[in-house]
Amino acid sequence: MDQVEIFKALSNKSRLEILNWLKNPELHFSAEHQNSSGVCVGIIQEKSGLTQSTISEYLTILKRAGLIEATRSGQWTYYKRNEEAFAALSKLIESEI
Amino acid sequence: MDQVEIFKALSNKSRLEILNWLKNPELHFSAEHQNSSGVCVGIIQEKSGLTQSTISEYLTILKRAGLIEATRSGQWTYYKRNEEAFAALSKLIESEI
DNA sequence: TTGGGATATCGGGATTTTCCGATATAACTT
DNA sequence: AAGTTATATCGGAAAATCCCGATATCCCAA
Repeated sequence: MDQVEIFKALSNKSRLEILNWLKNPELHFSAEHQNSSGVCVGIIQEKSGLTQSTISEYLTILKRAGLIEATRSGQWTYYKRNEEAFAALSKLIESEI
Repeated sequence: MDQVEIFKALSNKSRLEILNWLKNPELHFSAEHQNSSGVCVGIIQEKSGLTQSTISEYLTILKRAGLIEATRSGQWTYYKRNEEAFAALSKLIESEI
């Protein structure tokens, strides 16, 4: 758990927005673009207004920080939050940092 | 409470180290360089190994993010943690982000 | 087996961050 | 008033980040 890497991943308005969308995917994305593994990249990109390459990079940053997980299924990659990571981060800030 | 500003402030190893020292100042600094208002800049600088200007800047960044508070006393500025900010951040991550 | 769709990676210009030395300011001392 | 000490601010070189367009890869369908 690299603290600096996590905080850097969170230091961006667009990435915070993505995390917020992924908190309640059914509220923000149509059912056809999500499943139990998460939400596909394309629909996140479309909602964000940023380019495909940027969103792909941002998802990679969030994933490397451990905040989200990826599942490949056919030509799609589905991303969802890793809630354990957020719980751990909350505890870390509460008692360690 | 600007989330991005807070996470940026936390996205640096030296600043995290300072926050850690300020969590238990009596453990990390001699009594003569601290009081109830916190720890003075010079002793933080000395311990960090960074230059005076850098530490002053870093303390300003942490202060602008609301994570620490400054108290001027004579020619010294004492800095201490704002624990309410950390508690609020922990809750924010636990339930909002 | 080839074409198209979804995602990842590459290369880069613009901006921000990192950390420094030099300088300014403010308060204390003599 | 002049010198000293503590801290803040300024200017800048190097590195990192932001976000893009172009290209590569991977998978499916015809």
